Amino acid sequence: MPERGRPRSFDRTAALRRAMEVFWAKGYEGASLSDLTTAMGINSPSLYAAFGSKEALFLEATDLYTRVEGSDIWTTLEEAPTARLAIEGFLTQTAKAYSQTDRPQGCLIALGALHQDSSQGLICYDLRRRRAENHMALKRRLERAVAEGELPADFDGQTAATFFATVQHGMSIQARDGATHAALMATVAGAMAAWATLAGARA
Amino acid sequence: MPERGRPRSFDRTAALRRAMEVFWAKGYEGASLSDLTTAMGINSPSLYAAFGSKEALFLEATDLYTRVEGSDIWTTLEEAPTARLAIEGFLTQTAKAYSQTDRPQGCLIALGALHQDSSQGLICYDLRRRRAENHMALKRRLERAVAEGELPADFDGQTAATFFATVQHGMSIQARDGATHAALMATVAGAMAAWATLAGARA
DNA sequence: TGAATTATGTATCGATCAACACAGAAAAGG
DNA sequence: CCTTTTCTGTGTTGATCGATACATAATTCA
Repeated sequence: MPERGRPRSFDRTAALRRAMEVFWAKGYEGASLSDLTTAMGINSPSLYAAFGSKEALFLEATDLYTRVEGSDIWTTLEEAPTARLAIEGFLTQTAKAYSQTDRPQGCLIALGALHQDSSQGLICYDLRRRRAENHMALKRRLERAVAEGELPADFDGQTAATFFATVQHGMSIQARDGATHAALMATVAGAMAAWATLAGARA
Repeated sequence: MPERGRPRSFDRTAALRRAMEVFWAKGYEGASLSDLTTAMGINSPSLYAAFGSKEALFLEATDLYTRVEGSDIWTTLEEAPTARLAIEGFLTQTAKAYSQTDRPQGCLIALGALHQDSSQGLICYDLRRRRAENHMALKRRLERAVAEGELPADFDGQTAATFFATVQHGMSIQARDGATHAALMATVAGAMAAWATLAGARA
């Protein structure tokens, strides 16, 4: 491997984590190079040498976010024994994660770049792709429960997945408005109140 | 009134509407003075003379948005004969408004400035206040139904209002992702599926 | 040791940001 | 008419944006 030349004097992963927090708090456009380099403790040439560009840094940061911060939420969805517990756990984990006070509130994937800036469509596209993946994960989990006979055959997994994904997105905005964990759990309660109707629906 | 001096050569209200559309599509930070003056058909000195600053222009634009674009949604909420129809109409009008293809998707109030930029806390604060007002309007409508005996006395208007407001916020992000009217209505169906449980809940 | 390679710090690039100075133009009051 | 008032277009302000040039420092390879 390329171990020649002067070694890097900072921890690349730690710096990436700091960048992730800045993007998380301020969004892609709102995070300036000055914000980033200050938080990362490096100068801009080091940032560009290590990550390439602000765009590439953001893409790496969102990848780290997905792996680290989103892990609990999505493993809960997959591993819960029933579809109902999967959705309830998914939403409960979301409420917990979004209301942590030692980090930015809400979700980087949901809030990072909502306005498609003309020049930087790539960032917007990448976040959309990630949101679409999350929607598909919900749909797959629900349709698995249909296939296993846990849910009725006419259960509309697409509609339900859209509904629960939308609730989660709304919780990001709610969290940004300073909602407490209890307030987020009120939304979870509302969403789960739909379960009985959705799971028992007949065509 | 001050009718002395050279008269304004552009329609102030029409220009404000153009500015609203730019802010709606790009957000507060994403909308540059160049974007605004181009869309409004004026030069920056005229903008500053007529509106004061970018901040003041945004505040006027959100006010116009609330009065014009939000009107249908909130009058439906107030005037529907039952609480259930009020919520259903509120969400249905939202789905219709957010998926119009001849204007930006989603809601200016929800998406206009989610990242609290250090210098411009005023914009963020104003949008938050408007979102809080919307939440209170929902809560008031539901509690009115409780007072009128339409809903059970132990109906939790606060929780339900939080839930439906959050669903609406999520629909803004969903709409920004290109969701069709039908997809938004799937979310409405999910949210209304919660109604039976919420309205019939016993402590 | 010396050549090659890579990272760092300083200093800066052109572009764009929000905002405004200034002079000329268009109206009303006298 | 002339003065006052207000608006418009040109041009520009200092600040900040993302991104680099360049010289130097620190390491490996020969």
